[in-house]
Amino acid sequence: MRPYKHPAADQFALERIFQALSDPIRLEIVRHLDRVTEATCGELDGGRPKSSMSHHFRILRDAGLVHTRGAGTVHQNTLRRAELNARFPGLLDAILAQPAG
Amino acid sequence: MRPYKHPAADQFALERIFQALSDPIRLEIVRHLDRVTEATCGELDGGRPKSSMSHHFRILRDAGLVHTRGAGTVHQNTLRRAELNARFPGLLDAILAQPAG
DNA sequence: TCTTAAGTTCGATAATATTCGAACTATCGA
DNA sequence: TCGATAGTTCGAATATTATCGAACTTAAGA
Repeated sequence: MRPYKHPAADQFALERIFQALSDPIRLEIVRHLDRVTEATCGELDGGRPKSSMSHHFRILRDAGLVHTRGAGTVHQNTLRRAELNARFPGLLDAILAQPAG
Repeated sequence: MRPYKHPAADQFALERIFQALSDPIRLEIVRHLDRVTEATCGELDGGRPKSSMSHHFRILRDAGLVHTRGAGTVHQNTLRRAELNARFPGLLDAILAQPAG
């Protein structure tokens, strides 16, 4: 399992983050990760095919929202909370304060 | 000039807002409106065709970000600051705190 | 009333994104 | 070493968005 490419915090772009969050599936993933400290891709697929989920996770990674770490045969995902808060103070809180509707 | 349809604050959807802000032109419009209290469409076109700009303004309106008011032969646009702050506290500040890059 | 200016609406075309099956890689356990 | 499991990558089909010219509408001013 080769390591994922995660952008450095100073390469985060607001537009890319918004683009990532404009999809309901991805927004739901982010909300879920906010509640659970970490989760595997499989825990978050909602019955969707793995290739679709892999696509969504890649977009979340590329935007800098999510960090994925291989742990054995599983991949653990976490929100990049600290870096996001440092780079865009208040943004994550404003997003996650919302109920899931 | 028939009145525009602006969504009520309780109909704002985070995903729609993100989708609206994921385009660099629209993000720039919002940033500009943050600085100038109000502006016409023409002031913000950056040389682009009117039909393209009209499209972008409609998306910003539909998302609830921008209010457009006909004033004579011109259309004045404003950020829906108060309503956005009430509905998504901190979101607008977090976005606009960012430098334009 | 004629003209001009500001936007909108309507197509059509081009560019992006999403979805998902199939084949592939890596890791664990038996 | 042989599955089995978790995800990735590829490719193709579909759907959504963006762009822009042309025709239209409204309001203001000469």
